[in-house]
Amino acid sequence: MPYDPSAFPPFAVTVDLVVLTVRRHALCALAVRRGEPPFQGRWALPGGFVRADEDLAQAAARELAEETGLRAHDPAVPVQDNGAHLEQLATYGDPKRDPRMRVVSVAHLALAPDLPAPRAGGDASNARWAPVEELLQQGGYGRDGEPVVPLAFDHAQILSDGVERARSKIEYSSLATAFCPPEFTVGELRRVYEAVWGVALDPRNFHRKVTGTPGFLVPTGGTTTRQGGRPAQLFRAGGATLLNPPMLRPEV
Amino acid sequence: MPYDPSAFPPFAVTVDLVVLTVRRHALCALAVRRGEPPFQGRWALPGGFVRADEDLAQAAARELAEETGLRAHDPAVPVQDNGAHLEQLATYGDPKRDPRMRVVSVAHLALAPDLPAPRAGGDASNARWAPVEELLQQGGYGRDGEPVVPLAFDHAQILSDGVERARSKIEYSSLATAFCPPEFTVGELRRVYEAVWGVALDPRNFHRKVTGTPGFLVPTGGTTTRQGGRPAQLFRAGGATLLNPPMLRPEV
DNA sequence: AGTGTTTATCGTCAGGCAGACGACTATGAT
DNA sequence: ATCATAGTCGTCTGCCTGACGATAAACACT
Repeated sequence: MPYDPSAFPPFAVTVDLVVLTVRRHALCALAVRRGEPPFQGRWALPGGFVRADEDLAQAAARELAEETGLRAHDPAVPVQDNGAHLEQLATYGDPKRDPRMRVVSVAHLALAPDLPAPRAGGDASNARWAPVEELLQQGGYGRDGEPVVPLAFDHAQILSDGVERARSKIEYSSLATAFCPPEFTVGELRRVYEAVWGVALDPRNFHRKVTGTPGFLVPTGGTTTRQGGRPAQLFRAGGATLLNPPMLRPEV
Repeated sequence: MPYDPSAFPPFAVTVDLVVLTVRRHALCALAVRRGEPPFQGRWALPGGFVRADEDLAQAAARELAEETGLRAHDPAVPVQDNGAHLEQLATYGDPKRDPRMRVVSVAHLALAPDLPAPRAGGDASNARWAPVEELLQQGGYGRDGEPVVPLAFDHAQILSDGVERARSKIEYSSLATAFCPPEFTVGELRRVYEAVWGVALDPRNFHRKVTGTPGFLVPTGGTTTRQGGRPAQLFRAGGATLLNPPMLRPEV
């Protein structure tokens, strides 16, 4: 196969972001409203073109910063700053996924603590955190009584894949701590698991499990009562990235 | 961000394949020799351009058929034919990964039984199965005394990621059966795990585990003695894709 | 001050699974 | 016949998990 520069079709390459966070006991994703056709006015995942001199991860980190102000947590830097976790998710390249032209989108998954408020070009009405079930639900009516409009393009598929990745990855990695602030309690971490998996977990067994898994959590010495009740010990994420043995997601 | 068709840089999009098989107790990958610059004469992963009207998975399946004659096993078709398992791996888009132009490569992972002989354009000397440690080793000299030449482009990274994916995925899925012929024995399946993980497994515990995992294996009723020793029961892959509980890879 | 509520944390117990390993079976090779 | 090879069935012990009782330390009432 000789390399004739005119022998291959040109593609547009974009990055799309599945940005997940946990708010009010629910797993939420960042959605932005489209300002132009196609799918004008519909909600979509944030994203944009990859620039000529950019790596894919750089492009994703840039888009993440533009949309949320979050700095991406560089996996090469072991320091746990307040940056978000960012990883490549999958690539979507159906010839008809964008009606205008051939676009290949490299989707990325970002996990962030609750804190940041969305900002899309400074216009808050064009960006929001929405529960993923709401964004993924098909047909019917939302909580506000409005009919549910599906996400633009194939973004429902991308979001679904991102959520599934997050759900499975917190089983065997310490990724759930990416949803937490730098210091957090065991109960806060448990509520992350409960929100992402959509289940209730036994606080006693959960406490035993996470504090007994080497490298998962390191106590900071401090305590907090911000959740009410008895003061809870504060922890930071330990160095371990792979949990052994893994957390077990309850069946069915 | 308005959609100006001239506002984005054009990319070439390719698919690269990590085709793995188990031969002679070793995990092997398909490598092809490059006929043109850059990296002329070096070994590389098979791959090629995505065509204008092709989905990414279609392009990968087409390349796989061209290089090996294997039909891809469509995940939508639950029938277990003798096609290979094929899944998307990751996408590589460093601006400098190809010195000629901006190329984004969507790597795919394929798993195949031992049977097929490589064929790259009918020329056997330009395609071979090589043990992955040999392809990934840096510096030094190979078994033939020749100095080790690394794979072209970033293909060592891609191969490494593909091998890691395979190693982890046979833990919690029935993917290891993709390395086996349609009918196989417990011992043959065990040798797959041993080759992919590079460890020795206890035959008795392995037998208990795989035959006790619901949906993993279904007996065909036949037996074989092709491995020597006492005749072994033959099995086909069961319907289960996710193993619960998973196979456990020995530590360290 | 006492009582209730909330959350955190420690303990106990039974069942299940995994690793280590002994024993037996059924074939082919010498 | 004997050996080598590979497959299959059991046993035992330790660890982990799920279910759940009990205690601890805060706050909000009254």
